[in-house]
Amino acid sequence: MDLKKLAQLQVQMAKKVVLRDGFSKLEKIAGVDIAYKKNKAFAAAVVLDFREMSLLEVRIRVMNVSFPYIPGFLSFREAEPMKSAILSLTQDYDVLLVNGHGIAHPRGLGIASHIGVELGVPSVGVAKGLLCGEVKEDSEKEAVPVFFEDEVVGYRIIPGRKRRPIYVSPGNLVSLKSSLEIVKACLRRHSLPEPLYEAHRAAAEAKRKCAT
DNA sequence: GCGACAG
DNA sequence: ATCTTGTCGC
Repeated sequence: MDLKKLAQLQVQMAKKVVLRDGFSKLEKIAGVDIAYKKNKAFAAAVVLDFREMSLLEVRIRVMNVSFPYIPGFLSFREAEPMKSAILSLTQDYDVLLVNGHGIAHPRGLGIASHIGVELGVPSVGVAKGLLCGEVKEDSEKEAVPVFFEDEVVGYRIIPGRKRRPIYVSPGNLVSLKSSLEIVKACLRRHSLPEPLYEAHRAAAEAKRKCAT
């Protein structure tokens, strides 16, 4: 693997990211996550009713991965399994939530943006930790901006008292403001927005039920 | 060189 | 992410 080339690819692909809302309605929202058993990836894609946050569909795809986890290059390990699970959905959806960063990335192309550009779909990234950037405030406010190279690239949200912080950033075809509002609207009884909580749970269950 | 570092 | 039991808390 040539990280220099892959980094250049990310820089080129980042130019295709659109930070304006590319969806006309928001009735159904999808989520995608992966669980691992050695080098076997269990990718789960789900679709929920946006208003009710109720589960409409769950799809699982299992495939072997060879690329290692390298901070800043997560897409080259997880994008294919995730895309495969997403493309297996029969339900349509308006926005996709991805476990990982969107534009809050060293080269502006986290996995949510990578997948959003490749599939040409509106996407938002949600991560449990920062890859780059910083929060310039220390308040306990529910949502504060994340800065990277003097630009706001996303937000840190604290989903309520006694809950873990999450970092939100636009993937593709979603504005900075919308990425924040969409994720906040998906928060219910967990630190993660419902679509990602369900995808995470489904992926873990698939791994657990796997014979091998 | 040192520390940071999504899943 | 994964390796792992019980345990503290809502």
